[in-house]
Amino acid sequence: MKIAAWNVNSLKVRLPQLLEWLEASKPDLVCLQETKLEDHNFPRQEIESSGYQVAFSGQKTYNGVALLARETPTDIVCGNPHFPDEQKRLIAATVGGIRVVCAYVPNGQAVGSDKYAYKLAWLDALAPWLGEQLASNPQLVLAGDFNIAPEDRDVHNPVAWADQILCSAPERAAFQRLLGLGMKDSFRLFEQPEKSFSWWDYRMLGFQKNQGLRIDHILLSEPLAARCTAAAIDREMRKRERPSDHAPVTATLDGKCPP
DNA sequence: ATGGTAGCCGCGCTA
Repeated sequence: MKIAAWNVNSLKVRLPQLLEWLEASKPDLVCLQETKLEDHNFPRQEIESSGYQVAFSGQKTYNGVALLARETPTDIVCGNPHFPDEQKRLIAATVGGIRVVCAYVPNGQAVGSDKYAYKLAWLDALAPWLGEQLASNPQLVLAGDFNIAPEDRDVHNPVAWADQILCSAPERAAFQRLLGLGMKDSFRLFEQPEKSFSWWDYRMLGFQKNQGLRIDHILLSEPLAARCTAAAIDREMRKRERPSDHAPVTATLDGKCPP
């Protein structure tokens, strides 16, 4: 079973690339962020024709999340019940016995800003809700754009980024708190190339110079981490013309169900 | 030196 997360930065613009990528990569479960579409404009037909069922929660211009799955998603929940939020950043569903949470964590703009406070509050509310999800289904995935580079090795220039947005200690502490619930960063279950990143700024030739950060993650609960056989970042889509600024990230689980 | 690009909607905001 292959799980993926991809911030597409406008599903309208990236739909042709998404359909190509689904065909080529054959993921079983996909978490999309920044769809930037109202629900009545969601390209349901096109995606269903590619063999996926969908659940989505979107809005105009900003944010928006979606789940794509080979099997039928059930028990769909939009948003965190403990954190009333106009912004469409969270959708959860159960797929083949696995509980999946697709998240688009706020960017935070700048340390100390109002948006930074909102980001930390959003993350503060995420942890207890995730704990509840974990208690009701121990097979849990949390995947998406976390807008957090967990460690210095996830940053192209840790000195320049020290204490900056995406790297500050409170953001990293919030990430560690999620791990503290028993979630594992699937990417770090395996040996990985140095300077592995998932996002590169469109400006200043960021991708060409590999000046990126690893801010997109797939976290797995322990029973799923035990089944994880591979994790990777698919840089190929970032090389395309008119790419998203994020690359898809993937985690593969073996077929066996835990006892 | 506070730049640059992309997507959105509309001439600014967010990332």
